[in-house]
Amino acid sequence: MSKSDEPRRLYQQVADQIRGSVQSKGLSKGARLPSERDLAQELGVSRPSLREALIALEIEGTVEIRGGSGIYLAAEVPRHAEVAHALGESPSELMQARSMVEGSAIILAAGRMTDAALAALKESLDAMARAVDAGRDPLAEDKAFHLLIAHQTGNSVIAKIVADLFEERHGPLAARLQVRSATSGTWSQALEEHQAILEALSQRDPLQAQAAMCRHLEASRRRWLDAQV
Amino acid sequence: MSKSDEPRRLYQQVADQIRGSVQSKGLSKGARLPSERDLAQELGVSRPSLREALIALEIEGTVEIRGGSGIYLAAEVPRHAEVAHALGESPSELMQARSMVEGSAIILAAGRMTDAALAALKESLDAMARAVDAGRDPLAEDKAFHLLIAHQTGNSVIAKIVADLFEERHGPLAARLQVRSATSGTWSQALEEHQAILEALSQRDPLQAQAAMCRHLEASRRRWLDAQV
DNA sequence: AAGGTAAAATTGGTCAAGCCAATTCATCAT
DNA sequence: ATGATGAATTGGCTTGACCAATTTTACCTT
Repeated sequence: MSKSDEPRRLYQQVADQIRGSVQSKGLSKGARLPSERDLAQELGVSRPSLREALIALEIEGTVEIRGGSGIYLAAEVPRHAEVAHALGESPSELMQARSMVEGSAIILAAGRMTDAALAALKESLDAMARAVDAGRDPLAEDKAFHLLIAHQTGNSVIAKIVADLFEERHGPLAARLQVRSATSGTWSQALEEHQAILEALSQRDPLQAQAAMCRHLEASRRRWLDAQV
Repeated sequence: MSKSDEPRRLYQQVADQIRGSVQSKGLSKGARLPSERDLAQELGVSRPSLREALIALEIEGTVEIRGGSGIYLAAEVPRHAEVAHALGESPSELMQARSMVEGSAIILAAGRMTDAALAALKESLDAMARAVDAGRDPLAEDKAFHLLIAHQTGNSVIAKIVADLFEERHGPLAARLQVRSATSGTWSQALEEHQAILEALSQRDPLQAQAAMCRHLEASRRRWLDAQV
């Protein structure tokens, strides 16, 4: 689910416009928006539709509606860079989710890391290095590395989440954006980051491992996004 | 405890009724609800109002609306593999995963929590209290609470993970063991834990919120396991 | 009888106009 | 000034209608 739906529901579009408008006009917390009637006319939609958008924004926590009084901004609206996300997934969201999940998982894993598991990770890393050298796309090896760590949590549910999130990158979500630069340069950089992760895990240092993992995923996100125009 | 409030917005009441009705009738995932027109008449409200309730339920993840077709209980694609069920997946693992994911998510959410979002959470909590008082199983309200928090991260991927993990509890894994754990006693305890979470969120205290969430999920796990002897 | 296609019925999507109730605000009497 | 009062404003909700997508039905072709 969730790709570029052409005709999104009207209330979502309207909610988007309101978010954008609010942000571009630099309205701050507590500011009062125009009345429902005015907003509806301004955005060129009917009042019921405008109303549906407001309910969405209210649930979302962007807006507060006081009956008989008016519509007020709840608090700071400025989301970082993801203005265009609304209800749709985005690569940034995906990578943020991975960072959160894998960043937590690796802490668990670090505490349970066995020598055998470390050896397996090392082997996986070597395989990835060979793939890069051979000019092959080390995607499978990349996945294996992340899954091995996830499995070390000893929790199959977590492992499944990590696997699903990894797959998501190749699902319908990014299908259209898949202009990826599979240059050996980006892969060798990813390889180095994996090495840093393994290093931290070898020392059974959970925090350092987490930091390394998050750095890796962040860099990965950047590589992914920069690859497309 | 029946501290009901005075004038709740209509769409919230309607959403409540739908949640309750759906659950008391034992409708399962993917089930199709009556048409908007029928539902509206059945509940004694106008179609626009019914519509607003549906939007709330849609955002909440309870319902999926397919234009021209109908209103369906959110089924969602069963991900890639239910296979993980067979091997070693246990309630403990599930709850550990939830603790990890939701424990991280709530930190994100705490930093973005608006007054309106807090109000929505409060509303959800009240709805849950009413359900408990009425002797109904407040499962839908429980889910709504967790999803609202997840939604507050602003990351739809994270929201989806939380929703999936929540649903997992009712998969084939625990289907037959779910008999006795639904006493009003255990639910009112869960309610208190939710209250603690909301309290921490009100104070925008990420760490305390995380602690409260993890305590809740841990207690939830214990209740779940103890119920099936 | 089987299959496919077009029309009809169903359903969500949206709009228009209006009435009610709560809130706000200007006005006026004190 | 001050406080009460009534008009304007604003959200809350309803009725009724039309459009577009989907689903179902009926009919025609093979």
